[in-house]
Amino acid sequence: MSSLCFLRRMPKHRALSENALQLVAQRFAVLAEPMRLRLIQALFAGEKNVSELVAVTAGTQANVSRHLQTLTAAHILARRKEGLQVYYRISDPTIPRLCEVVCGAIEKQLTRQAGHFSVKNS
Amino acid sequence: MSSLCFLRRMPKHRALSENALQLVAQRFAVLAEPMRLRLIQALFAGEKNVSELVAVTAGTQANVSRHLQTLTAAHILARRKEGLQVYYRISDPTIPRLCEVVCGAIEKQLTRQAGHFSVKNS
DNA sequence: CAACTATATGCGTATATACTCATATAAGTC
DNA sequence: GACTTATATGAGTATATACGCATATAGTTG
Repeated sequence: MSSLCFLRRMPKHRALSENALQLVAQRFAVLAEPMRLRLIQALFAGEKNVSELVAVTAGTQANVSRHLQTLTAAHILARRKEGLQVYYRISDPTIPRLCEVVCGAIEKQLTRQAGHFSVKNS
Repeated sequence: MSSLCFLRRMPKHRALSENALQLVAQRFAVLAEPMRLRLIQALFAGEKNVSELVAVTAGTQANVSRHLQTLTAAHILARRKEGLQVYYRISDPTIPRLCEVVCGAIEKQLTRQAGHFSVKNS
């Protein structure tokens, strides 16, 4: 319920929050792979099983499965078994906002950079 | 000004946005190092020069400098030279929000996990 | 210019991890 | 049980990168 960010509180002791920094870094690291972002992107449209995700992302089954494990371990996705298939879905409601914020920042950067080249819209 | 996220638009062609995914992943990767998060955290309080940052983060000068280059290249920080010193500051206004969102998500996760152990507040 | 200080960078090493291939597990059908 | 399909995982390899050490660059002072 608290909206406090323990990255920013912490009066004097920096060492104490080293743990928290690790966790934050880990979370960013999970999101720092294009393939995992593709999976997340695909799941924005709703729950999908592994085969569907393999098809959509054009990756190998082994690799997709591994990335799904990583995302699930980070509590970003959740699993649901239904017979032979396993369905994955986004379980962390902050993920869409996170993507929006990052995409917005990148867009602004690119727009600014584009300006430096007096770009024409192709 | 646009609030559109090109991660989510794009009708059928997935390949076209592969570029965008790379950029987003790179940005997350920059934020995926505890040392860089420490630097960002230190700069929340305001502009600091390299020596100050070395002192605050307890890192080596070489390492701090390198991370500052990385963050600057990603347009997250900006540099300002003043005599011999170089002052760094946070130049991307989305960074605080980003940290808040991630910290919030982690807090919620930890709280939930803590519940599983019927935790007592120490 | 010489000496000094603050910051940046080249290079080597260690570590992490993404990927592939092969194989294991799990669950359904005959 | 034998066979098939969907998903997960062990092992090996290649690549990226964080760090330390030494040194280079930039700017200041004498």
